[in-house]
Amino acid sequence: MKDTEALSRTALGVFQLNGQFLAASERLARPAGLTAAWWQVLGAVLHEPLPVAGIARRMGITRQSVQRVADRLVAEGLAEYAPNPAHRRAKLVAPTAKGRAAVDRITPGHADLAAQLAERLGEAELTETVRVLERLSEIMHSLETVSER
Amino acid sequence: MKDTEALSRTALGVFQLNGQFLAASERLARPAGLTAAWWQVLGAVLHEPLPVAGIARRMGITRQSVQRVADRLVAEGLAEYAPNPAHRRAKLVAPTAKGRAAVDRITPGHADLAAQLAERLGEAELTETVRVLERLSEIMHSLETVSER
DNA sequence: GCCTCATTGACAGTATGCTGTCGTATTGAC
DNA sequence: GTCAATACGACAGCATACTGTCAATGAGGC
Repeated sequence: MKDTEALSRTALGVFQLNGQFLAASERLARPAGLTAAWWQVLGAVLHEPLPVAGIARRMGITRQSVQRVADRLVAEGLAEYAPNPAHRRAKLVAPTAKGRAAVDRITPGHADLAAQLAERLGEAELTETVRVLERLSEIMHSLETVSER
Repeated sequence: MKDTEALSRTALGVFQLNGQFLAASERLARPAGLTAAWWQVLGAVLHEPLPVAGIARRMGITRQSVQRVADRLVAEGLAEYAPNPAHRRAKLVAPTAKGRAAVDRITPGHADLAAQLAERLGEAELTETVRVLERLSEIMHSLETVSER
């Protein structure tokens, strides 16, 4: 396979998978009154409240995107801004009881999907998939930083 | 690894990669005056003109998204609508000379990136990556159609 | 302690994708 | 040949991501 063809097919596969996982996440989250993005942000602060910029770093997207979702979550009563002892401006995003309850309602469906995926792929291939994705992401990150300089 | 963890890491990896490949595509396309989406649509009709709905099917996204990009491409003189002998309404999207030239200007950068990726990953791992991505997408597609019914 | 610089949130603007609805063209069953 | 179902484009509205800019906050060098 030529390198350019490999890159094209890799990118195409990633774009396609992005759409598929996004759609799957929306399907899982909708019954709980969440969107995929809301779920993801809430999930990021379930165990420890984080400032908006911190969430963004962890998710690998921009602060601004997270900010809009966080504001929306607070407006819907699913999360709240808590004072940050370490930084007066950077308030901490923390889930409310309602927010936790919403996430909890998604968990069974999430487990179902995970089980189906594991069944179709098999244990070894599933592990291999995770490995390949994380390795590729690592490489892409290193290529980005190279071309930035 | 628990199945739910594998699914979460898989989805996270896919979302992250989507951002990375999108950013890489934008970087490649920008000097040629294209965006990633414009490049992708133009690329789809380089060898054979297609109606908007046909492009959408091939790319795995909705007609509406492609329609907006196609209208924009025509407005910019990068593509044109040609009569479709088989369907009066569904005009064919075809690249103009300017559109072809723009895509041609991206090709070297694309090849460079492909070479870098191949160098970092190695031939075997690159092939494996393509295989894993396409297999995963196939599985996700089969799961979607199952849960639709 | 002071000043510079990075971090952070706020606000504005844009691109891309989605859903939903409508009217028209084409296709297929009969 | 007729009519219902499907495919297609047009238009509207929304969610998510991005970039760019600004002011406020905090951290570190001096």
